[in-house]
Amino acid sequence: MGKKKRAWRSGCPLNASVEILGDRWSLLIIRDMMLRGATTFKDFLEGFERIATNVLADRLKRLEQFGVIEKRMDTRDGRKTNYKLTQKGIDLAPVLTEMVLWAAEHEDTENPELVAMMKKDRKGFEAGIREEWERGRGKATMR
Amino acid sequence: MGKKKRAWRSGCPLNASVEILGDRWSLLIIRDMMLRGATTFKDFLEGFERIATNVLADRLKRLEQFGVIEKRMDTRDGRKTNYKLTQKGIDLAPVLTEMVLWAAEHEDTENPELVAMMKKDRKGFEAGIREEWERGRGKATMR
DNA sequence: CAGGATCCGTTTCGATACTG
DNA sequence: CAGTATCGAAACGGATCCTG
Repeated sequence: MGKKKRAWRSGCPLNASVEILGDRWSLLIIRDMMLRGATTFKDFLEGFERIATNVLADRLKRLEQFGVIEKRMDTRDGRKTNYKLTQKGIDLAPVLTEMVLWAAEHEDTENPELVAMMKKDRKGFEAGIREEWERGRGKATMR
Repeated sequence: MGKKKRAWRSGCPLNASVEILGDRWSLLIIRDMMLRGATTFKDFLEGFERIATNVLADRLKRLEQFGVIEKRMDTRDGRKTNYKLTQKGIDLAPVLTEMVLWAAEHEDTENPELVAMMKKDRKGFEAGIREEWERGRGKATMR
């Protein structure tokens, strides 16, 4: 079938971001990796209010294709797969921070501790995420 | 606990942002208002690669309901309606900037002048947007 | 003509059942 | 555990039509 690709990426660089992140789940997946250290399919399923398994599988595949995350088989347990943020993925931390701060300013939101931490020491907060990521396997629950 | 069908807004404040902005068009509409001074239905139609009119109408309605934009009738020309960013809307400028910079860093993007300007003087860039917006408040058209 | 609303075929989503 | 398969529901895109 003729798959006519739309010219999403033309014009402003924002288009690329929207193409990659412009849906209901992608950013939430990335958030769960950054803040909760989610790495497995099951982690994500439990983290959300029921994302459908097929949609999750599709989003993970997409994010991998875009180079935002990478997939690795667990060397010990073949049943487990580990999803990890790439450099490109971890670089989304500032985007996430801005979105959270915006929502906190203008919407009724939960988790005021997280927001307070971001506001108080934003750079430190982002540095912490990056550090955690560099340690690789860290499963710290920052939430 | 009474679990709603989709508790989008529970948990991290990011959920609210994703609910409001997590689709293919909303952020692009906001970008066109910020960067191009788009205010009319027609402006948006021309700005994109053919967004369907029903989808555009729906997104404008949604954004208005969320308080991100507001709709006003043109006092001079009754045929025209003007869409303007609210304070809440203009406060999205940092989110936009981060997304553009992220894409510029990791994707092939166009409009390097814009990116360069953002990088060089980010705060100034955002201040310029805000200033433009304040000048446009109350006026019928911005350009 | 500007700003939509309506109809309609196509695509994607969401929920659940099922499988390696 | 980590996904597919399936199917009805919702959203999308395009064209057209309507209204002031």
